[in-house]
Amino acid sequence: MSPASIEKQKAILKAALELFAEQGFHAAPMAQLATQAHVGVGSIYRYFKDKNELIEALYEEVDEALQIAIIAGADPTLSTRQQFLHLITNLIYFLKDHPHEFKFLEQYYHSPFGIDKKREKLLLDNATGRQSPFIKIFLDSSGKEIKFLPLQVLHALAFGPILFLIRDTLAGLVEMDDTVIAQVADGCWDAIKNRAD
Amino acid sequence: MSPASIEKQKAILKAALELFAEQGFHAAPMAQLATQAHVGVGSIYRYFKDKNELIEALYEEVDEALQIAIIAGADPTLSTRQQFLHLITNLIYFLKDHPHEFKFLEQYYHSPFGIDKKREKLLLDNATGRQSPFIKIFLDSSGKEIKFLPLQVLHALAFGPILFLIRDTLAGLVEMDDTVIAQVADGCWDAIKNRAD
DNA sequence: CTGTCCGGAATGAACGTTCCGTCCAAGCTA
DNA sequence: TAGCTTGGACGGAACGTTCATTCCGGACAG
Repeated sequence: MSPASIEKQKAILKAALELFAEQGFHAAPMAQLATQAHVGVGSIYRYFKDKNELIEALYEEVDEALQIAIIAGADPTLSTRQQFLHLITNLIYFLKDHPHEFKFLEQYYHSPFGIDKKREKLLLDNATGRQSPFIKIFLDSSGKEIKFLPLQVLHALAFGPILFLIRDTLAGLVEMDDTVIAQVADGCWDAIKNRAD
Repeated sequence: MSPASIEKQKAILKAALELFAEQGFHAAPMAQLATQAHVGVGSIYRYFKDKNELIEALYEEVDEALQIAIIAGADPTLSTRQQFLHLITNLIYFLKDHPHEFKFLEQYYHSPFGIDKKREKLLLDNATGRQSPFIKIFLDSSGKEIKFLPLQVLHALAFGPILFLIRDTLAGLVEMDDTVIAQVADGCWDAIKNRAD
C-alpha cells in the first residue's frame, strides 16, 4: 500500500469518527463521509468492505488509543487507592478531551456488535493473562483494600458514574473542571473501597 | 374517543415499546409495528402525527410508570440513608423487571429529543416545587449526611452504576440477584455519603 | 500504450408517509 | 320497523425520498 493510500485511509477514518460521533451511525451517509474525507464514495469501498467493517476498524483504532491513554504514567509501587485514582483520572480526562471518541464508543457498545465485543473482551481477559489494568487491580485487591464483590459490580461502581457525568458534560448540562473530576474519582473509590480502611 | 379506539391506541403503544426496545427506533419499521399491533399502517397515523410523536407519547407513558414505581412505599420519617436506599432499590427493581422500558428510555435519552427533555426536566425541577424525590434528598442533605457536591455529580454517583449494571444484566453478562442489588445500592450510598458518618 | 486506481452517476432496496376505496354503525325517513 | 344515507374509521397499496453499494468511464503513472 502506497503512502498516499495510507493517508487516504486515515482521512476516511478521521471523517468517519467525526460524522459518526456527531450524527450517529444511521444518520451519517456514506456520501457525506466521502465529501468530508475529500474522497469519492467508491473509494471508501476500496479500503473497507462495507459500512460495518469501517465501523469495526474505527473501533479498533479508537480502543487502542484509549487503552494507551489509561495506563499512561502508571506506577505499580503506589498504593491500590492511588493506582486506582490515577487510572480513573486518566480515563476521565481522555474521554472528556476526546468527545468524538467517547460518543463513538458509546454508540458502538450500545449497538449489536458492541455487546459481542464486550463479552469477547471479558472472556479474553479471563482466558489470557492480558488483563485490563482495572481488572488487575480489582482482582488483586478484592477482599482487601477493595470490597469483595463480583467483578461486574466493581466495574459498574467505578465506571458508571464517569460515563454518566461525561454524557451530561458533552450535552452541556454540567461543567467538568479539575475539582469536579477529582470529586468524582474520589466518589468512585469510596464506592468500591472496603469501609475498614 | 370510543372504547375500541382506546384499545387500539394502547395496542399501538404496546407494540411500539416492544419493537423499539428490541430493535431500536431506526430498525423498527412502521409496517412491522402495524402488524404487531394488529392494525393497518394507516391507522397508526390517526393516533399519532408521525413516528416522532409516537415516540414522545410513549416516553410520557413510560416515564410516568417509572416515577410511580420509584416513590412506592417512601417514608419521610426514615433516615436519609434509608430513604435513599429505598428509592434506589425501587429504581433498580423496576428497571431490571421492565427491560423493554429500560431499553426504550436509554435510547430516548441518547437521542436528540432526549437531551432536550433532560434539560427541560432540570429547569422545571429548579423552577417549580415539583422535584424528583432524589433531588429532594440531595438538596436537603448535601453538606450533611451527603457530600457537598454539585447536583449533577451526585446524580452521576448514584445512578451511573445502576444504569451500567442493568445494561450488562440485560446483555446477559451478569446475573442480578437480591444480594447484588443490595451491594450496588450500598455502593452508591458509600459514593455520596459524607465520610464523617 | 496499458494497467491501476479513482470518483461519482446509477441501481435497487427499504423506509416513512399519504391517499383512496371499503366497511360499518348510527341516524334519518317513511 | 325496515330500508336508505352518510360520515368517519380503517387497511394497505402506492409514492417519493434516502441510503448503501456497485459499476463504469476516465485519469494518471509506468
